[in-house]
Amino acid sequence: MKRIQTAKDIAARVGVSQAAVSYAFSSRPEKQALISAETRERIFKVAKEVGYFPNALAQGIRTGKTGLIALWVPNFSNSVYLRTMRGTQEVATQHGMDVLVYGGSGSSGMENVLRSMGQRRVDGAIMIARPLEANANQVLGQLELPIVTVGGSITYPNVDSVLTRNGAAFKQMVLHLAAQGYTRIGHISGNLETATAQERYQGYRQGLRAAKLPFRQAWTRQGTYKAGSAGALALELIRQKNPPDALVVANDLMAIEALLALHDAGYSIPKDMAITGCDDIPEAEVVRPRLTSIRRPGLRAAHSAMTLLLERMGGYQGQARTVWLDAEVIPRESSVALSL
Amino acid sequence: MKRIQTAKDIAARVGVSQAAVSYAFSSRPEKQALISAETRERIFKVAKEVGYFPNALAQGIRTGKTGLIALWVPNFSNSVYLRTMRGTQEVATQHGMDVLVYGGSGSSGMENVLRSMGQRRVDGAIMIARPLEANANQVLGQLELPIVTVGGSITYPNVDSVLTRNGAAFKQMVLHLAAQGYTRIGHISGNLETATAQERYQGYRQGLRAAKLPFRQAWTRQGTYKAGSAGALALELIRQKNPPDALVVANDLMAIEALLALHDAGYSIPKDMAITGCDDIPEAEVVRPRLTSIRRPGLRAAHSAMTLLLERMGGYQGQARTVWLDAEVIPRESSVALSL
DNA sequence: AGCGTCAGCTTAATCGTATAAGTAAATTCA
DNA sequence: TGAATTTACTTATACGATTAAGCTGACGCT
Repeated sequence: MKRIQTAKDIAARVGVSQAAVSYAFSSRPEKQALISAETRERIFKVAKEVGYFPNALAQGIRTGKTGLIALWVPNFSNSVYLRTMRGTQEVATQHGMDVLVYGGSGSSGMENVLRSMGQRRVDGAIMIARPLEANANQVLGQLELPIVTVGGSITYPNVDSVLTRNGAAFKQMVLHLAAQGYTRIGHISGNLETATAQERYQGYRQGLRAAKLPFRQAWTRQGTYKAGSAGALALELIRQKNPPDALVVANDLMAIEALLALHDAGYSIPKDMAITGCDDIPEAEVVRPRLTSIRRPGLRAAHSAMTLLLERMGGYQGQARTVWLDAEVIPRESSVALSL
Repeated sequence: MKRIQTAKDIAARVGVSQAAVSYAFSSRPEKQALISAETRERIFKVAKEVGYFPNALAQGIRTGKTGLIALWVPNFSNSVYLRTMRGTQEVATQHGMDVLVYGGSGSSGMENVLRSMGQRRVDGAIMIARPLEANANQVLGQLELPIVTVGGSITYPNVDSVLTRNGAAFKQMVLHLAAQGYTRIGHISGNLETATAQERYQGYRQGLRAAKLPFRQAWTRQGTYKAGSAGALALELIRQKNPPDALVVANDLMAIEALLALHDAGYSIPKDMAITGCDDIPEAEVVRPRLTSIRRPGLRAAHSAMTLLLERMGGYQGQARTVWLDAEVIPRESSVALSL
């Protein structure tokens, strides 16, 4: 059983001191310069032969930096988070850092996650935004860890955030529908106790005002963001005496349910009712008619988040900052112009 | 700026030695017993106040175990891998380990990934199977790291694998179609130079033999697994003089393309042609008609992989083992019985 | 020749923990 | 009662790196 090699082993083989090996592998030019080019060559040659690279744990313990980024994802099953995960991973790799993924929630779970981030001495954390439990917040304080939240609408003191102008996007969506000739535009919201659902709802209302279209309570329903009920709500809406002719739904999951429920009930989309969603999940391209949606800038968000994080890790101590990104309406068949 | 607390700080506050703190936090009962219950109480009390937990880096460097599992995913955009990621994360968490995700490929990329896994002294690695480059294989040897590959059909010496009986599932799929009354069953394969595409193709052939149905070269086409061409291939197949009445496609991505292309060209599914896929991606439930597919046991695969890995990490030194899991046909509307 | 400078090393301290070995007091036992 | 054992610690070393400080020989300069 071949033991894992250390700097001391390499040093012995090359005939130099352990410190020389360390200097040779140093990433800082001023330290590297302390070793002659040819000695470094010899060190690298032997290192390559035996597959040596400096132990990151030992490095971390000395330097206080681990090169680790924690990424917390509320829910692995949801492909919405995939883009952010990918972006984080990419940018982290570009900066020579590695990503530790945490998932799952629950109060005790969250506390364990934060403890683990602390014990592992991660250099920073990116959290896909979610309301945190009170005790979690306290643990966060003790960690004094650079943190950036992404994609939510919740802010914390001293925690940078990358947010999406979802409200503005929903306003744009209503204007898009208005431009296509729809005039009686309804809404299925998420749970209105959450900030994101409120934001989208307000954007919808603003859109109506901007387009000078009427708002009717009867054209709106409150959903849950999750799968299960949106189909029934859509049928309720279309079966009333004076139904809406378009439906802005708070996310794609619900929008697709609504679309399929209407389709399966024999209605024609968008002729009987246009439908739009939000998140631009892969399924949106596959349903017929294709679902008009809102694309949130997952990759760009991850990039911004990493930039903020790297600045904090670089010693920036200022107040919490917020970066706003625009979301984009992706028009598809479920909202094409009415051929009057 | 509150400095991060160490065992020494806690010890000083409590009035004991640093070793006492270490023993108090030890996970091994025989070490814990070295400290009286009341002293441990006092230590924990102070630790909680200041938010102390032992530094995982220092622990790792002393014990040689990091509690880190590396997870390599070829492609973050593909939701097929999501189930395996989630499973790995869950089981790892259950065992008190954390997951380091690596992505991206390319020869130099792969070498960096393996180097990083080595430097970080991960305890084991799970790799969603992919052919590895030759040099990567060499680096793997140098690391002497417990590794398990998942979901591929490639095996390496001394590397455990969790594989799926895809061939058998494709055979079952043909039998399912036969049972529904289809008799002229065609196939769109993946790139037949890959082992998985071969396996699926062979399963399809075996299914035909088992069902005593004819095989015709003219009913088969070779695709690429990726998006882009399967739609055209499906149209080619259906437009010939004596077309197949059912089409077993090598994965859902291509199957959905085929289904949509036929649908958009005015054909009716499954009346004009039944279509089936493989992977059971979320989109399969959303297309109309819903796509019959094959569900690969992503979560169970992750569990098996972690079990194998934990055994290796526990010191098992035996030969490479292989765990075979069954995939399951999920019948949906795209292959319902012909109403003759 | 004598002295300072510098390149190119080595030596040694340090990071935060685990743990073997040592020690003093309390307890057990013959 | 005195020796042996046990309990509950402390002391000291090691893990594998970084890095400040010390050392040596070669070189340049006057």
